[in-house]
Amino acid sequence: MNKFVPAGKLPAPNPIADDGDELHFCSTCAFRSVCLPAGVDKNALHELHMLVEHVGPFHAGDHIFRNGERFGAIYAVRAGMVKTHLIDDAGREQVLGFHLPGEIVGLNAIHPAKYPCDAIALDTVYVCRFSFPALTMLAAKMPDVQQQLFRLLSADIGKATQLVGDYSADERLAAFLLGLAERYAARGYSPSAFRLSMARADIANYLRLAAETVSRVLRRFQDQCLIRVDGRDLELLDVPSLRRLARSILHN
Amino acid sequence: MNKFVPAGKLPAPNPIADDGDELHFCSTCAFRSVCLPAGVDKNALHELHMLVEHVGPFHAGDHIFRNGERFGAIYAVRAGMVKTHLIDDAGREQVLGFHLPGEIVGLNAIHPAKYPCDAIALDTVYVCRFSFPALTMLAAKMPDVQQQLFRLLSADIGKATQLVGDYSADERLAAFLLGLAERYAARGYSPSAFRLSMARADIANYLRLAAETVSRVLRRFQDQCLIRVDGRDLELLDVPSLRRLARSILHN
DNA sequence: GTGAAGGCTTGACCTGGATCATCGCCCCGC
DNA sequence: GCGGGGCGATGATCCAGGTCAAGCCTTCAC
Repeated sequence: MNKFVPAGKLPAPNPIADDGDELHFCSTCAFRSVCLPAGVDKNALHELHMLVEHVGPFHAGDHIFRNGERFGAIYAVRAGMVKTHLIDDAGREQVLGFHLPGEIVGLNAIHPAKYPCDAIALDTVYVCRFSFPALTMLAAKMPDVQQQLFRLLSADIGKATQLVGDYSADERLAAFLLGLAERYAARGYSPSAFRLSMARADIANYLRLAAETVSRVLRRFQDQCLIRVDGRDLELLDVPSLRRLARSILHN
Repeated sequence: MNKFVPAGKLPAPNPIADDGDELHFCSTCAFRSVCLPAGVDKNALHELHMLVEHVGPFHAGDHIFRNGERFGAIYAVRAGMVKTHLIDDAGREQVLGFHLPGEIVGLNAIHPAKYPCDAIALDTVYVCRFSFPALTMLAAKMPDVQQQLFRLLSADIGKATQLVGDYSADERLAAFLLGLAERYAARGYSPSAFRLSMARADIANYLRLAAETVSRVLRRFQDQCLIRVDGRDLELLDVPSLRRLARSILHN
């Protein structure tokens, strides 16, 4: 079922940027604030658009990049959901994150100069590829781009810190669901009903729980009328209560 | 005992950069690669030195910055050890990290534009204060500085990711001790014998364990001749075995 | 010195969530 | 329709590490 794409042989870049969803995507992308605002130097903006390569489609299970590959670019998810993970030498998986449209993947590769994890499509995925050397050159010329890169990197530190901490299964799941809702909302989707593109086991792994625990807690949340679950479709029914549960993780 | 320094009233910057340890410090600082190498544009280098303010001393318990304060600068630890932590609304502490001389604190504040944690001296601490607006302006002119900032930020993402994961108490402690050893080594100190400036409770909190567990594991490590502990003085006796224990966290 | 307080260790016990095992459901190929 | 495989749910059991409770040692104030 997984359409395997060998590392280093990405699907051909699509030179035609306009896939019909261009405008919507760009308006929700992490770079919107540097791409869209009027008043930005036109040449620099042109250059930013020039250095973007549209890549895809990837299908469920395909790798966007692989652990150990030389770092050369960061990716903005354009459509679909991307999971980043790591397989340790004992074969245990370690899910690092899920990335929605508009979010950036690969920032953690700058320092080691190679990708420190795999990025995998969970469904049909399109991405924008930003060559990092080109991006840094542009950043030196365009303060907004530099600033945005610093912000994106800094935000990722905060995000990585989030789940560090000994939180209960309830706290973790509540925070996870609210976090997804908020990110969907920020990208223009419904914040109260969405689809979990990832398997229970992935959620569990990401939250450092057992898959069974995720099942049980979701069940209980449903019994408590906090959510409604139907397979991978999810509806948030009582956001205030969820927020109360997640308070100590989201700290606000 | 804690010499309390009110937030916003830092000890006066020391305009005289040379405190006798200048050369050693700079040669181990996170910015050494942009400060020291010959061939760097002399004016820019001069500017980097110009925008550094030497601040200190701070005494055990003093805050270098506080959660919620407006972000304006990042800090390089010059001497002593700094702890970053967060107090959640339930009053529970959350230790985010320990910072040795040469390491940078405050990078996670760029995005939210305010410090998302407290930075606290664990002993007598001196820091270099880098105004961030000034630093970004310099970075735009000086590619090495920009590059180094990107690397530092990216490295922090990796570091924050490290302890996420359900590792055993043994794995966590082994990785913690080896990590400290490696960082001390990188800064020119002994990698096999050093002092833990932080309390057991801080270590425990950082590793998401109970203080009692830290005590017990350290005791066991000592019984197994992996380390020698005497209060806060520590000696690594069997690095290979520790490395084997920590393998899955350090993944190499 | 003496007392108080904080930090560290150790033992006894408890529990949240992991693990193991089973089962049902749904989707897909044929 | 039938069989198989992957995913999710649920019950039974187990255990790593948390919690509670002393007790000791060091430091510091006076």
